[in-house]
Amino acid sequence: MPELPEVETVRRDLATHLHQSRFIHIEHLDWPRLLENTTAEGLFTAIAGSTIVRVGRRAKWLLMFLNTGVCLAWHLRMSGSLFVTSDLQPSDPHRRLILSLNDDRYLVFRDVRKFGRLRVLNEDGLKALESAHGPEPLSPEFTADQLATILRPRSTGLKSVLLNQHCIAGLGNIYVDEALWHARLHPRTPACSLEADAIGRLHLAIQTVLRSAIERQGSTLRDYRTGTGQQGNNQHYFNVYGRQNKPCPRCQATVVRDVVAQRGTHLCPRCQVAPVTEKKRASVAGLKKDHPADARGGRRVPERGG
DNA sequence: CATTACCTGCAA
DNA sequence: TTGCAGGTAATG
Repeated sequence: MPELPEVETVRRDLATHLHQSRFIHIEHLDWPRLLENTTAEGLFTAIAGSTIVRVGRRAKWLLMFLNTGVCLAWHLRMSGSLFVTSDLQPSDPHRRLILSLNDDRYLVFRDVRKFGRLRVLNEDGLKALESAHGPEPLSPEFTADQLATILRPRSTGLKSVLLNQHCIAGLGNIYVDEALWHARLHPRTPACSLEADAIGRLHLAIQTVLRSAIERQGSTLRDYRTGTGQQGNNQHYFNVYGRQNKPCPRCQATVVRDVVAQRGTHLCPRCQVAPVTEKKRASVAGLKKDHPADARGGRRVPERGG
């Protein structure tokens, strides 16, 4: 599920609905491994009687700042969802943790695949979490120049750089594919090879894709829910993600699915021109010396002004 | 860099 | 039955 837009949507909902709420106790806990750096007892000690004074986000971490100075840091990984409700459904085998609140409501953590985690952090833990991530792509500090600085020293493909939380915070498989499509860049393009114009397009694409996804409350493929238990809407607006064998909305060429950086990757082979590797270049030069056109017949124009 | 592990459920 | 899924950490 959750990439930056989904976690940000949950953050906004919980900021509204949990402001100054007080935890009472642990109503339900199965799958104790969800607690990454504490025990059930430690969690109870941290929350009992504590008030949520602020709900924040860093990268894909949702942060609940308590009046005691402790911070609950949630990571939803692939299938987690975190929401507030006043009526608990009697049976849901995927609820991993339920915390009761002072006003007969509950904070529910649901997670089919059990990858999600909860950490109880002090000041030092928060600092460590902060410094473990690259810049927030929607912050004012994230400029095209900063993106250039991130890309310049890296020879690996764009997709792996954009997925790396140490480089840029919050992007995941969906929004990387969508941003690269917007910027007309192939996911295997070496990061250090981008011209200023392409970096500008990528910077704009990242921000545009994330902002519009947040406006639409995130993308629900299966498990993701907002902080009030609703589905997101952004899944209806994908240009390439999950759209293999369908036409590219920009040029009508058929969208393909490939594996890049060990992840399913969706792209338009006409808009997003593949980088020509040395191997391919040699093979093309040797076998097709007198044929000026690319073997794939695609446009070789790497950039187009505007 | 690639592979494997962590988990469950669903579709091919 | 197999492969694949929004993420990440730990291994060669």
